[in-house]
Amino acid sequence: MAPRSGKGTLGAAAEIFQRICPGRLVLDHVSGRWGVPVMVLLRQGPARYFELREAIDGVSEKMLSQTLRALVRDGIVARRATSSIPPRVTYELTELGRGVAGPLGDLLAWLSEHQDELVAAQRAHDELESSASSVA
Amino acid sequence: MAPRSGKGTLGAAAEIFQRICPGRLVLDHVSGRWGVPVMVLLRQGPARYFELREAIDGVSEKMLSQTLRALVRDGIVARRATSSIPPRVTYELTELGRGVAGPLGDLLAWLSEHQDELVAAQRAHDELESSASSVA
DNA sequence: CCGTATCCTTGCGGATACTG
DNA sequence: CAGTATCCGCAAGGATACGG
Repeated sequence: MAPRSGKGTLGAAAEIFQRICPGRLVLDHVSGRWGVPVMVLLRQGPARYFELREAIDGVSEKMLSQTLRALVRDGIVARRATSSIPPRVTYELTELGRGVAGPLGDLLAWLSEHQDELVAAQRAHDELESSASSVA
Repeated sequence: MAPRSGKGTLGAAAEIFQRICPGRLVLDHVSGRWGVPVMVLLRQGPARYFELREAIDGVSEKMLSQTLRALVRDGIVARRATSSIPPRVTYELTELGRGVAGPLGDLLAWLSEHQDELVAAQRAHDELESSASSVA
């Protein structure tokens, strides 16, 4: 079984089965298409708006703003702006943000380490499937 | 930067900035609306189709099947079926699945532990925002 | 530069009906 | 019991244009 705590293995995560729970609120941002790239990028240090836009392939300005605002609202990212012209806005992880970036980074690291197995599993499964149709 | 993986470094996650990468393939399933509940539930042990459907509040049969098939294809979940009537199909985590469930569980646990701070941050932010409009 | 507002397409996801 | 197939609503998300 799970190498974690024996009995309440599920424990703290139990509430995720409800349709709405506080964890969901953030998890939805964390797990959104762009939340992860933004956070990972900001782990390296503060970045300006256009830097994020350039670095994250395929993100639109709308999505970037939206993602940024959500993360700021969650207290995960801090926004610092000069009220002058030209505007200079930098984003960085808050303490809370660095906190979530840890477990998130671990998950990403695991995916990276095991991506070969995952892709292999997919290929194996796909081949089984196509051979299954030729069995008849 | 240090390409070393593990806690605290960006390292291996660099490829997520590309629009498509192997990690994405699974991350998209992991981060989908139903992937997490399914995996968390299966951490407790094997479960049958209808058990999952009952346990996961709000999931439709379509979404459950879809999620399950995706996870099976990823090699994260194993499907075991009796070819008789009535059909009896059980799903369980594979070795790979238990592997990803670890980091994922840690992330969930972190969210659980810090959800108060996150909600507090959201409320603080919302209040700042509403007071800002009344400053004038 | 740093966004926001608008339009429009895409496809996720729910409900239902049907098959093995 | 365990799915699959179909239809459809709706909201996320991309492209573009414009404001501060």
